[in-house]
Amino acid sequence: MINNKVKGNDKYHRILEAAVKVFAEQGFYQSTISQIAREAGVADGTIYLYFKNKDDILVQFFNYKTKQVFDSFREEVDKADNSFDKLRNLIRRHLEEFQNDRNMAVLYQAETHQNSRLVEEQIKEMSKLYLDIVSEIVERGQDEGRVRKDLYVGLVKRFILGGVDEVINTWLHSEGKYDLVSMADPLVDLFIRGIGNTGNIKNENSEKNNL
Amino acid sequence: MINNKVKGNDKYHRILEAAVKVFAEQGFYQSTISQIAREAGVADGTIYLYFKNKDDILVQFFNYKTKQVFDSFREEVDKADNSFDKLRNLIRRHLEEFQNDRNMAVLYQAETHQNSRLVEEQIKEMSKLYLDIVSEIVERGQDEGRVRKDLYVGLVKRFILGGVDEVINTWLHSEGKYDLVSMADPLVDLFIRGIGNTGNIKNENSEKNNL
Amino acid sequence: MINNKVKGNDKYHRILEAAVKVFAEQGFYQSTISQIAREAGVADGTIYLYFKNKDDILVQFFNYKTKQVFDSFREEVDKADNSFDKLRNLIRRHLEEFQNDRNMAVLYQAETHQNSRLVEEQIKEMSKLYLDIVSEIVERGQDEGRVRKDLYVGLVKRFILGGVDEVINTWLHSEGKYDLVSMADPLVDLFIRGIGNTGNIKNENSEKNNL
Amino acid sequence: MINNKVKGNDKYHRILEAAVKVFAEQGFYQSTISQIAREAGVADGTIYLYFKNKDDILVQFFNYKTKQVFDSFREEVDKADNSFDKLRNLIRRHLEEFQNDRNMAVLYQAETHQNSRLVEEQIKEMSKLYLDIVSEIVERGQDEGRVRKDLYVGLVKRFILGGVDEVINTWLHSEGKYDLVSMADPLVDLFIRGIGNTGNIKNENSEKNNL
DNA sequence: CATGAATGAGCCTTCATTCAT
DNA sequence: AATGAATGAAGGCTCATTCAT
Repeated sequence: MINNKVKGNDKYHRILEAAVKVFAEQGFYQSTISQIAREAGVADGTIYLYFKNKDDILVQFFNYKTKQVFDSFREEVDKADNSFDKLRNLIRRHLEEFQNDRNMAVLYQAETHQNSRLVEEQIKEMSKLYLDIVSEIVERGQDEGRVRKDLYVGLVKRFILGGVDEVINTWLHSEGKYDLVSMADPLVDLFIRGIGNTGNIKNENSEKNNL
Repeated sequence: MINNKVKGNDKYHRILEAAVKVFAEQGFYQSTISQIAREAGVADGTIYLYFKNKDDILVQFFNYKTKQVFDSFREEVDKADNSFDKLRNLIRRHLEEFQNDRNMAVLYQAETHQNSRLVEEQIKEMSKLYLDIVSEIVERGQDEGRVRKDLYVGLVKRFILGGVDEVINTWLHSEGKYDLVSMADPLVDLFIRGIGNTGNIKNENSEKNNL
Repeated sequence: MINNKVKGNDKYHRILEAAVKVFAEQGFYQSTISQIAREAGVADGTIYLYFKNKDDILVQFFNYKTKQVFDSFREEVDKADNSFDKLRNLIRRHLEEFQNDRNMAVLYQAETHQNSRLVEEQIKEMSKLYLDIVSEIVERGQDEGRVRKDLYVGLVKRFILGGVDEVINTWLHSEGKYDLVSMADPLVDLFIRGIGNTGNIKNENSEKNNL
Repeated sequence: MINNKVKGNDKYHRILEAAVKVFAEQGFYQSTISQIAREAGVADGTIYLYFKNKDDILVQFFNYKTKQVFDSFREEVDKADNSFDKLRNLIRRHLEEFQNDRNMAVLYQAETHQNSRLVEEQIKEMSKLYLDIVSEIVERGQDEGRVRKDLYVGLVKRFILGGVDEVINTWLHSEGKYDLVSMADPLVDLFIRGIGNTGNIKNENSEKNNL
């Protein structure tokens, strides 16, 4: 009854953006419908024409944003033709998207690290999507001979997602003054080579080409 | 004004534990003072004899827990006498502590990834303490020739903390059925060697034994 | 200002019927303009072209229905030529009308037994009309020698209206599965003879003729 | 969790009385918690220490009042030793109770004649209790030979309850200036003798004896 | 005439905090 | 120190009514 043609509506997105901004600034539970309404320039009641309730705003945001972001990830991954470049592209795009939509970044960080999550489903799905992409890349890398074969992939993907997340989190809490995307290449380097000093460093070249 | 001799009190810790349990289960804002009081077996009003307000419970928890955990970290790091073993010990102990106190783990994850943090100060301090330990280890590793010298240490420490955090987060959301500590060695292996296949895999036999 | 030629309108009556249905099902205050509009197949705003406000729907319903029903009552009473038959006809028609328009019956029962009535005027008028008819019948009965002269007519009419109302109310709350009209004759018998056993029961015949 | 020892509490009854007063004056849905709180001289929130929600106030009122009133009815019925006297006692006490607690009378009238009743259960139970008492009296009357045997008792009891209800309802809407209880005897007379003029008025004596 | 999106006043309910006992 | 009844501010949500189209 609610989402008729509404999604294409200007007001729908205005409210969504306003809500995300307010949520990002104050946290979901500290935010009030009135604040969101004011930010969106509508009346309180108007929000309920587009959203079932307060929770629903968050749910719909994740629904809408997830698709958008993942299409972007997938596109970027497909552009490259070897595993390392795919990984590099994924992570660069990841950082780009989160840098470009800071509010989403904040919400995402908060929600994914909550125990009682309002958007459990979406988070689970997003997380799986992401980890699947990484798994795919890692496995392809193993086929290519670029990635070690003695790896527990279930751990590797978390290791990578964790590194990216933490870099984003740090950026968010540093008032986001520096360029997040510039972290991509050094980070990928760490994922690939680790911190250990092997002595013979030939595999560095691939990265230089991508800068 | 409140914390005179009170901290040694039995009731103080009962409330603290109760609060952490409730917060971990439901989230800070979904938890009520009444629930905490019931869980602790005291009256609502009693809580205000030991804590200034609801926020203060969280603050005091982090104060009290931080020291305890970091002493434990420090002790473990000091036990080892080379950088890699120090890193391994740190991470193993980190996972142990979080596995042993699941409620703390939940709270820690939630609070560190929030934008408007009630315990900003403590979180910042904890984070700094942790990152300092890692920096110290990395730098020592560089001196020892075990760690690459071409690294941006500010990134490396986030890369490591991120990996550990994500592994913990995954464990928390998987209902915590498997043994978190067993992740320590493979994870350290990833930090040290990365995922890249250098061809000559002489270093680090130790990890294979742990898989 | 509104009711110009509007009353002859199809939409006016559609809304009225829809409203009465919704009111009867859920009660006046539990019903919303939206529900009525949906039931009537019009837009919410359209209702305000025909009715001043929500209350006005109820008021206009009683206005319109009262006349209709009372004309019917009067007609039926006039058909008979002695007091007992007039009473019997009145009550039978009363039960018929309420059985045929269950929604009206529900609304009537609810509104007449409310303290703060939205349709005070109409209810008072209806009530008076009804009681006047009964008074008239009773007085005529006294003239005919069929009705006791030692009666307080103000009480008698209530006694009769009350009996009828209660029978209707019971029917309404019993899901209305049985035939309400069949209650008319036994009820009239009770009004006329009471429950007392006089020993010599000659006057029963009148009822038999009417079955 | 709520009704601990609370029912014996002063405040519990103060709120109940206040609520009933407000409900009686304005109707349930027009009444606000704030009005009730003000009338009771407590804070809004206090009401929720004693009642689950607004509806619950009504429910608890009927629970509490029903028992009280019916004990009173039963007691009065048992005092008399023949059916007619029992009926007279019941009705007199009925009118007395409702005259003495006008607010209850208003609520009772409103709720019993509603379609969607908040206190369906209680109303059904009260109604049944009342009708059972009347049935019992009528059947006893038949055994005694005072009451006609050719009666449909299911109708008789409604006929009686309806008459009483209507007399009460009229009294309520007449601002309750006259003495309701004085209606008892004439009403019982009507129930027993009806309005019909049997010609041989010997049976009138029975009433005189009972006055 | 008709629509239905928009409004915002108003109400129920929760819950952190206080304080008399 | 401990209690828990009482408070009342605050917020989510509903819905009668309006008005631009």
